[in-house]
Amino acid sequence: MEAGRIPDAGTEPESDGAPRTRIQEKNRARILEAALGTFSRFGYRGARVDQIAEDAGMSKSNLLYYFGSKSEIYKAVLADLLDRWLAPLRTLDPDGDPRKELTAYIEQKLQFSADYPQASRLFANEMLQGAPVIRDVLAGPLKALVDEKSQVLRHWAERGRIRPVDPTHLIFLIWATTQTYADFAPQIEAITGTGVHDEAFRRQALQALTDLIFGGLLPRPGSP
Amino acid sequence: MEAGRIPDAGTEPESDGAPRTRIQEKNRARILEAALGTFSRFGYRGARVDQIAEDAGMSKSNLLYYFGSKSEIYKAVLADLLDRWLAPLRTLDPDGDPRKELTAYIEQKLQFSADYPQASRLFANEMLQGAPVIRDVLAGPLKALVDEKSQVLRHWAERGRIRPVDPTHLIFLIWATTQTYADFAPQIEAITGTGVHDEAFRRQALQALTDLIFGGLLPRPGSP
Amino acid sequence: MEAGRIPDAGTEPESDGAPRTRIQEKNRARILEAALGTFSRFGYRGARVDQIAEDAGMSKSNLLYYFGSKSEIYKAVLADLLDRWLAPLRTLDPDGDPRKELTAYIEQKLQFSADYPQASRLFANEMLQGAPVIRDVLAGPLKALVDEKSQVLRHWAERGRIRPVDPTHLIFLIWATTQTYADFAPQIEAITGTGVHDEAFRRQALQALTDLIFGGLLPRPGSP
Amino acid sequence: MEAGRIPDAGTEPESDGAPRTRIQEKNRARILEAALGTFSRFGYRGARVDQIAEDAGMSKSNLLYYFGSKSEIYKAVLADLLDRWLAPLRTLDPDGDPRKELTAYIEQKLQFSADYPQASRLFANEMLQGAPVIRDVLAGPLKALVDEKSQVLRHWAERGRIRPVDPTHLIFLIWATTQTYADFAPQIEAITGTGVHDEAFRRQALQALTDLIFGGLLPRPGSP
DNA sequence: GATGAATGAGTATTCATTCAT
DNA sequence: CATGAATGAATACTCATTCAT
Repeated sequence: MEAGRIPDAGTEPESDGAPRTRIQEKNRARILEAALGTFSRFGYRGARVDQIAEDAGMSKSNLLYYFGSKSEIYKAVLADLLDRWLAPLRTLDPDGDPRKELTAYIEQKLQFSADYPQASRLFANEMLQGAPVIRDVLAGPLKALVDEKSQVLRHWAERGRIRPVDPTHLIFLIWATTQTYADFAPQIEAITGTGVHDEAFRRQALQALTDLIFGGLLPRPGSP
Repeated sequence: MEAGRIPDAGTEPESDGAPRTRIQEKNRARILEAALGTFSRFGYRGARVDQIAEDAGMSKSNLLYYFGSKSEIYKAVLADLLDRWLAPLRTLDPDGDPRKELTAYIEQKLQFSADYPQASRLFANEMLQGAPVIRDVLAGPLKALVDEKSQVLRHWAERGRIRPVDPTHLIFLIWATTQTYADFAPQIEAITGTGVHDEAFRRQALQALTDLIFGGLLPRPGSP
Repeated sequence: MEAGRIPDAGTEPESDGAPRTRIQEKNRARILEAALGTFSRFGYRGARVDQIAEDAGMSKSNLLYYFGSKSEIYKAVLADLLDRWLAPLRTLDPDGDPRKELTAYIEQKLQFSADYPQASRLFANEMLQGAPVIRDVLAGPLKALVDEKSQVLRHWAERGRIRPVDPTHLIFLIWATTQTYADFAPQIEAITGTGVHDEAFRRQALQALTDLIFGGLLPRPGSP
Repeated sequence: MEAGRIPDAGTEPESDGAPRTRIQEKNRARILEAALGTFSRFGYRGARVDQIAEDAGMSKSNLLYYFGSKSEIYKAVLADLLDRWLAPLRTLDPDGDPRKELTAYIEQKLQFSADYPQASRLFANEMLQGAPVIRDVLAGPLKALVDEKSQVLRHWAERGRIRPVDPTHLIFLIWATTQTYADFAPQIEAITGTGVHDEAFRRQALQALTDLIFGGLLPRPGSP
C-alpha cells in the first residue's frame, strides 16, 4: 500500500447538488475553514481530524456526519480552493494594455497570498506530496488555461508590446514569486522583520516586483 | 499542547563531533537520505518512521539505535541540508561582474533544485509548518547573509551596473523562481509535459529566467 | 531522566466533579478495580496497560478513552484508595475507652487487609518506589492526622489509662503488623498453612495481636 | 503466557561453583549491588536491565556476559539476600534470657533495615508479586526455622518467663514492625521528619519497640 | 442533527537478548 | 573480557472511523 495515498482521489462525484439547510451550510463552511488551516500546515497525512473538529468547534463525530472521511474533507477543501486559485489568470485580457494587465494580475496574486495564505500553503503542500488529488486538474483545466494565456503573451510579444520572453516560464515566475510571500512567510518575516500582513510591506513588495519584472536588472539607456 | 510541535527543537548541540565508526557513518547516511525522501513529501508529522527504516533498508529498531527519535532524525536532516542550502549565495562576489555573478547564482540554485529536489521540498515543508526547527537559523545566519549580499546589490546599483531594484525582493524572487522547479514539479510537468530532470528543459529554464530577470518585460529601445 | 518517574504526579486537579453517565461510572469503576489488581502486584512500571484492559473486560483503546494514560489510572487508583485507607484512624475517639478504641482500630485495619489486600499492597508498592505520587499526602493530611491521634494517646497515658509508650511508634507498629497480613500474604500462608482469607485465622490473628499489644511479653504479676 | 512470571524460576542449578577470576568476582558484585537497588524499587518487571548496567558502570552487553538474563540476575540477588535475611532469627538462643535474646533479635532486625534497606524492600517486592521465586524457600527452610523458634518461645512461656502469647504471630509482629522502617521509609520520614538513617532515631525506635513489646499497653500494677 | 462509546489498525519508542568482532 | 550492532517482541498511546442512542 502506498502510504499517504489519498484514497479514492477523484472517484466520488462532487455531490455539491444536495440541498442543504442553513445550519448545514454553516457547519460545512466552518469545517472547511478549520480543515484549510490544519491541512495547509501539516499536509494530508500530518493533519488530525480531531484538530479540525476542535478548530471547527464541534465534535469529531459531528464533523464526520458532514464529511464521511478525512480524505473527503481534504478533497472538498481543495476543490473549494481551485476556482479562486485560477480566477486571477482568467482575467488577463488580450486586448488590454500588457503592463496594466500584468500588473493587475501580479497584484491579484499578491493579494491572494495576503488574504488566503493558508490556501496558498495548502496548494503548496499538495504539490510537495506529488499532487495526488489535483493532478488531473493540473493536466487538464490548468494546462489549457496556461496555454491560452501563453498565446496572449506571445501575441503581445509579436506586436512588440513586451519583449519576446518565454511565456510559460514567465507565468511560473509570477506564480512562484507571488506565492512565496505566503508559503515561505517565516523566511520573509525573519529577513524583513515585517509581517506579510503589513499593508505597507505588501505595497512595497508589489512595487519591487513589478519594477523588476517589467524593467529587468540591466540598466536601460536613458534611465537614471 | 501544540500538536505537531517538534520537541526540543534546537536545544541539542550538533554533537557532530562524536567519533564514528565506518559502519555508523554509513548507516547514518542511509538513514538521513531515506528520511529526506519521506520528510520532504509528508512533512514532519505525516512522515512514518517505519517507512524511513524500510527505505534505509534496516529494521526500525536499528534505525532508532542510531537516532533516538523521529524528531532527532528530522533535525539532523535539516541541519545537514542547511549548509548546502546557503552555500550558493555565499559565492556572490562583490568584485565580479553583476551579470556573470547573478547568472552563476541562478544557475547554481536551479542546479540545486535539479540535483536535490527533495532537499528543496523538505525546506519548503518546514516553512509551511511555520519553520519550528530552523526559525533561529532564518533569523540569525540567513538574515545576516542576506543583509550582506543586499549590500553587494546596492553597491552594484550605485555604480550603475544594475538598475536600482530592491535587493531583498530580488533575492526572494530568485529563490522562489528557482525553487519552484523542485517544489512545484508536478505542476511544471503537467503544464510543460517535460520532466524537470530533462537536461534540455533545464537549459531552457535557465535561459528564460536570466533573460527575464536581466532584461525585464518592457521592450528595450534598440532591441528587436 | 529519572526512570520510572510518574509524570506530572500531583499536578492535575482531582477533577472528580466532572459529570458522568452511568456507563462511564461503571466503566471507570471496572478499570480502577482491574488497575488495582495489576498495580498492586507489579508496581507502576511493571504493570501493563494491556493487562488492566483485559482484566477490566474492555479493549485497550476503550480504557484509554476513559483514562488518558497509565499514570492517570495509577493516580486515580491511589486517590480512590487513600480515603478508605485513612478512615479507620479517624474513628479513634479520645473520649472512649482506650482498650475498646484501640481494639476496634486494630480490628478495622485487619479487616481492611482481609477485604482489600490489593489496596494494601498497592500502598506498599508506592512506598517501595519512594512514594512519588502520594508524598504530599503523607507529609500533609496523614502527618496531621497522626499528630492529632498521638495527642489522644498521650492524653490517655497522662490519665494513666495506658502505659506511657511512644505514640508514633505505636501507630507504626499497628500499621505494620496489620498490613503484613495482606502485604506478606505468601509468607504468612507458607508458614501458617492457612490462607489470610480464612475467617478463623483472622480471629486468631486479632486475638494474638491485641493480647500482645495490650499485655506485652513480660509476665504480669497475678496472671497465670 | 503469564505475564510477569519469572522464567524458569528455580530450575537452574546455583552454578556457584564456577571458578572466578578477581575481576569477574568484582564485576558480579557490582552487578548484584546495582540490581538490588533497581529491583527493590521497581520489582522484577519494572526494573530495566539498562539501568542496572548503568548503575554497575558497565555496558549492557557485558552485564549479560556475567548473568545470561534478567531473571538470572534477579534470582542471584534474592539468593544472595536470603541467608543474611534469615541469620538473625537463627541466633535466638533457647538457653538465653528471653528478654535479652528477643531484644537482641529486634535490634538485629532494625539494624538490618537500617544497613540494607534495599534488601528489605526487595524482599517486600517479591512478596507483593506473590513470591514467585522464593516460594519454595518460604515453605521449606523458613517455615522450619520459624517452627523451631516457635518452640523456643513456647518453651519460655511454659517456664513462665514470658506470657503465653501466640509465638507465630509474635514473630510476624517483630518482622513487620522492624521491616517497616525500611519498607515504608517515605511514610516514616514524612511523619517523623527524621530520616531512618539517623542514629538517634534508630535508638529511639528500638527503645519504643522493646518497651511496647515487652511491657504492652495496659498499665502494670506498681508501675508509674 | 448531534454526541458519547467503542475499536482496530497504526505509530513511536522501549527493552531483553543475540550476534559479530 | 568487553563492546557496538542488530533485532523482534513488547508497550504506551494515537487516530480515523463506526455504532448506538
